[in-house]
Amino acid sequence: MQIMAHPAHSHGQHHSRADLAAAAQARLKSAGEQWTPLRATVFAALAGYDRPVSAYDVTDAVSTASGRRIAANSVYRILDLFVANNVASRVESANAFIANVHPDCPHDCIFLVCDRCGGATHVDDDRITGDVRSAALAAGFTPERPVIEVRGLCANCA
Amino acid sequence: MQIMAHPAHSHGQHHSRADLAAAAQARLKSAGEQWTPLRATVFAALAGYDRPVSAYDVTDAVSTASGRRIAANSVYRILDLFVANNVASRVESANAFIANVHPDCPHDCIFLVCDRCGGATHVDDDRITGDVRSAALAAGFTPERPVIEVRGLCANCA
DNA sequence: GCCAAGGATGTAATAATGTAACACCAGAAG
DNA sequence: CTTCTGGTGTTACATTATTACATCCTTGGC
Repeated sequence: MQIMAHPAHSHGQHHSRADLAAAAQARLKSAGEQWTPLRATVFAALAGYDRPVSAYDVTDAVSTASGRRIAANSVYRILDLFVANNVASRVESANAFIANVHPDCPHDCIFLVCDRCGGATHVDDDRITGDVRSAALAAGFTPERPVIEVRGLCANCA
Repeated sequence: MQIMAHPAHSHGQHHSRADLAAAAQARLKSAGEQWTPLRATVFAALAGYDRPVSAYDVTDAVSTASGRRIAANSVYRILDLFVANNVASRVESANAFIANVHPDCPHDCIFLVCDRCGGATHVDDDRITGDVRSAALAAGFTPERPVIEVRGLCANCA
């Protein structure tokens, strides 16, 4: 059974950290959402990590960055907004969040989450994710948000 | 793009509730694990639901069934054991557990979880789950436990 | 029988994650 | 100026999960 990477689409370039924020901002704005200072700070904090982080980690980072205590629930509100607008993803198996590398081009992600180091890499394969959605539809289910993650060991930790 | 159900394997019959416990017991025993009264009670409680339930719901059910207070952590220990031995699954996107309908035949599950009623149906499609594992391998990742779930609306709630 | 060893469970405390209710404030709309 | 709305602050709380250690019970060896 040969399985090869299926790029299946060529999405916009991955963004450098700097203009990733700009892309996120554009995405939110075009969805009619505001890009407030707090949201910018939360996004910057999230994008500062290259692995999924808990909402509380983000909360601490944001609190430090802004020099005052930000409440967890404010951060949750914003993270949820980010997830709803494809600017971040929630990694369900880790109860954690990670910035989306290409907010421009909406599609389902596959996350490979290392049980040892906690890192996650994300794989795009629209054929697989499409098949998952199709399987749901075939079962009479209306898919909204596929959650496709693999727990295991990354190349470094294996 | 035609997508059809891919039974891809014919696993043993689904068990009636009664002998599902027997199958679970056999599975654990063959893995060198004990089938204790508490484990039996936890399994019965879990199998008494047709949807994913939280560890605390199970804890309450087990406490009621056994007439004494069982601590959450005892239940977590057992649920984790069940998951590790394919006797139950953890539904990550719901922080919940559900009994495995066919403990005999180990394979990855796809869960369709309704955002409205909280119910979950499980789909077996070894081609899709195999593709997910293969995609991980292709990325240099060693897959241990795929998490494939779809949030959305079930046929009744759509 | 007695004793050690290991596995299972009990107990208590606490950590980590997530949500609800309501107050307040600032900017846009009228 | 008033009103309305969305965003944030504040507090409290609910839910989910783990850690550390004690106890108990079985099993196997002596």
